[in-house]
Amino acid sequence: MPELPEIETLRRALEPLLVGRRFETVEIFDRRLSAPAEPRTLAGELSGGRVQRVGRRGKYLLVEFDDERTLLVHLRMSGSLRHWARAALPEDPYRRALISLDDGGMVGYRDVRRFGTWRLLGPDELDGYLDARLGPEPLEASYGAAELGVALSRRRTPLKAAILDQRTVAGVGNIYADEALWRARLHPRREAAGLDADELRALWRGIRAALRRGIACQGSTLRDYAQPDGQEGRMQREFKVYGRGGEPCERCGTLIERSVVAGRGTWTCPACQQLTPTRAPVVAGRSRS
DNA sequence: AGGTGGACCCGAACGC
DNA sequence: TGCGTTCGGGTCCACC
Repeated sequence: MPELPEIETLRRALEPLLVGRRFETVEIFDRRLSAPAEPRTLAGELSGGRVQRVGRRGKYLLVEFDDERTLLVHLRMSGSLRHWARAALPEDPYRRALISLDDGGMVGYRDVRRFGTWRLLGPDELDGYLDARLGPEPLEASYGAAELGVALSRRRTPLKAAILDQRTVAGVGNIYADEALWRARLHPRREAAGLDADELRALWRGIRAALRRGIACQGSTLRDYAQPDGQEGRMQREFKVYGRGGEPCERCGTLIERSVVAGRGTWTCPACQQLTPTRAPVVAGRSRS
């Protein structure tokens, strides 16, 4: 499940491989990938383009060409990109596209479930397309808890559903939502607009910490995601709750539980993340300020 | 209008 | 063992 950390890892790896390179030929084998454009049309439009920059916005990888057009690649669930320096690429029944570069390198796009999308936009279309779908970048230095608070205000949906909404904050998916909520000690079913200032700040910190950790580990490999050289991420070893049902919470030892929130598998520590927090025990002789 | 649930897809995991 | 069924995940879209 590629989310922001996986896409950012991919971006960093592809940048030195693609910047300055020209797409010599492009083949697209799956019409779903290019839709609504025809595979042949998109492939033709991409052929000959020279890459100026490799960017990222939320879970979109942005390949910017020197004529200002941008290819938006969304891996959805099972997409991945591989690079080979020499054209000795292995057979792959799930390869959906293939790019040959002007230095002899090849880039293959693989997607078992065929949810991924490639879309080529002009400079006049790009910002509108992204801004209609995505909220702020959570790792930007300018991103603060107040901005998160505005996005959550007046929303009566469960907190986790709000975080998964890409317009609330860009790039957080099911894995990092659970990790962020555990870090913030917040129950995923809390009403999104119902957080106090301390809780909001904890959530803001939790989201950023979980994403940063993911990037530091070069993402998480569960089934399909891998880096362009085929190397797997390491973040899955560091999950605090995701997929860890029945294992002890590292903070308190309580067993992690699985439930369904917003239609998604959801893992929480039932002690650390309570829907109606029990009052902190009063210590005899003094009260908390 | 915001929230919810189904559709898309297909391998893996599960149940009998 | 082998078969059929269910599940999951991000996003869009129809529906309430």
